[in-house]
Amino acid sequence: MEKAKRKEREFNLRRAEILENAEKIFAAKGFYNTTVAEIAAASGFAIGTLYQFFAGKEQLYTAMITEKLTMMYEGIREAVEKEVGIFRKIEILVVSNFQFIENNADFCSIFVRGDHLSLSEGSEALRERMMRDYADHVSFIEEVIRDGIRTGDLKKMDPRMMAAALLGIINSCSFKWLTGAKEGSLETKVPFVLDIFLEGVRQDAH
Amino acid sequence: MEKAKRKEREFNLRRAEILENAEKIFAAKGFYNTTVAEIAAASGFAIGTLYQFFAGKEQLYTAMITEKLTMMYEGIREAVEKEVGIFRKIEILVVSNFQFIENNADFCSIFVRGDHLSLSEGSEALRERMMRDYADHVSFIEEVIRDGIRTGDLKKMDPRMMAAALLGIINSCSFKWLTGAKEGSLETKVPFVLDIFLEGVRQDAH
DNA sequence: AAGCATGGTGAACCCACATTCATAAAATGA
DNA sequence: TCATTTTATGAATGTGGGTTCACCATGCTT
Repeated sequence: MEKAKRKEREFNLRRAEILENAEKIFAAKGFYNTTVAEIAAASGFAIGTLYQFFAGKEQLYTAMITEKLTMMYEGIREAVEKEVGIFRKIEILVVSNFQFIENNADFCSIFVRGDHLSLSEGSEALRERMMRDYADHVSFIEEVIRDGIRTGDLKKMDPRMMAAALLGIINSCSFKWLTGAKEGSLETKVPFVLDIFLEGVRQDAH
Repeated sequence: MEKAKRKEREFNLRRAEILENAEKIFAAKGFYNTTVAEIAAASGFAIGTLYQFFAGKEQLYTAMITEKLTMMYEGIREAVEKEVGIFRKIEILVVSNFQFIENNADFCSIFVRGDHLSLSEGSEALRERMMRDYADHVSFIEEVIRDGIRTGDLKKMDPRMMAAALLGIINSCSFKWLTGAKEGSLETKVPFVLDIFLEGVRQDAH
């Protein structure tokens, strides 16, 4: 009896499809200016049907965000862990981060809009979840950096600050790209990011 | 006849008072979860009275944000312009930025929430205004950095990227402080920020 | 003091949605 | 094919909260 299996597969496919369509609309108009009716129309379902997949608008939104963010963090982590050597790891961190942003510009522009954090009281579950995931990600980078310090490749500074700084540079460039013309590839910025982070901007006296 | 003058002063005082109270509530609950009635109650006016000062909830919000941001940018600019020498300028930039954040933690947490960018279609005036102001600020820093390159104190890199990187580091630290325990002064981080930005994190071979 | 004007008030209005649920359609299986 | 369960539908419902406006109150002028 394969029925249950097939049912479930179909359910998940439809769910994913809704999520995908919702993502585009949320990205374009923000959470509060997107109606459930729009999402339903975009995914070819009736309004009521959405409620078979998600308990409500906010749950749909939350699912969309957390699932995709998890994807991103996991992707970056895997890529970094594959590499050997602190400098390679840092490079791959930047590269894979930029790649995700380029490949998911719509999704990322939700964060440029920024309404992910302005949900109602009830759902600050999402805020907390995201904060935790972000903190975990910082910790991961911190650990990588700590290794670099141990091997003597990096300066002995507060590794958490260093991780924050690196992410700050990455985010700042991503923001610039997302809000700008999006022309050219973000990846061309990798050398700049690495150079600034590793060597700083001061000209050596000669 | 000083009546008109006094009236205007009073009008502006009340307006400012409303803005101040609104700021606290918006910071705590976000735009969409704050009601006009709450703001009215907090500032001791009736609901209808608010509409004599602001055309609507969104206009009130917009005024609050833009006026305070302008203050911040102007404050930083002035402080930096007073200084002489690229390294002093950069240091003061970081310091005055951190100072503003410490002194206006409530206000800044609005940006951590992030709903400033999720207003309705009509009011993407605010979004544009903020983007422009931010871009202007980046340009200002870029100019400072360009000078530093001209004098040979800084490396010959894309000054816009360098400005973005510096702001990224500053923002990242600010974010960490705002979302964290807010314990200790942000200003203690100034040396770290300067060191990372100017010298990078790589340990010199010796 | 008696009009006149300006500012203040908040209950009532109104509308935009999220959510529901009675009904219809489709799928299942005997 | 028909009975039954499962899934889809979207009009109707309910609510929250921004905005309005008819009505006071306070001050100003004559």
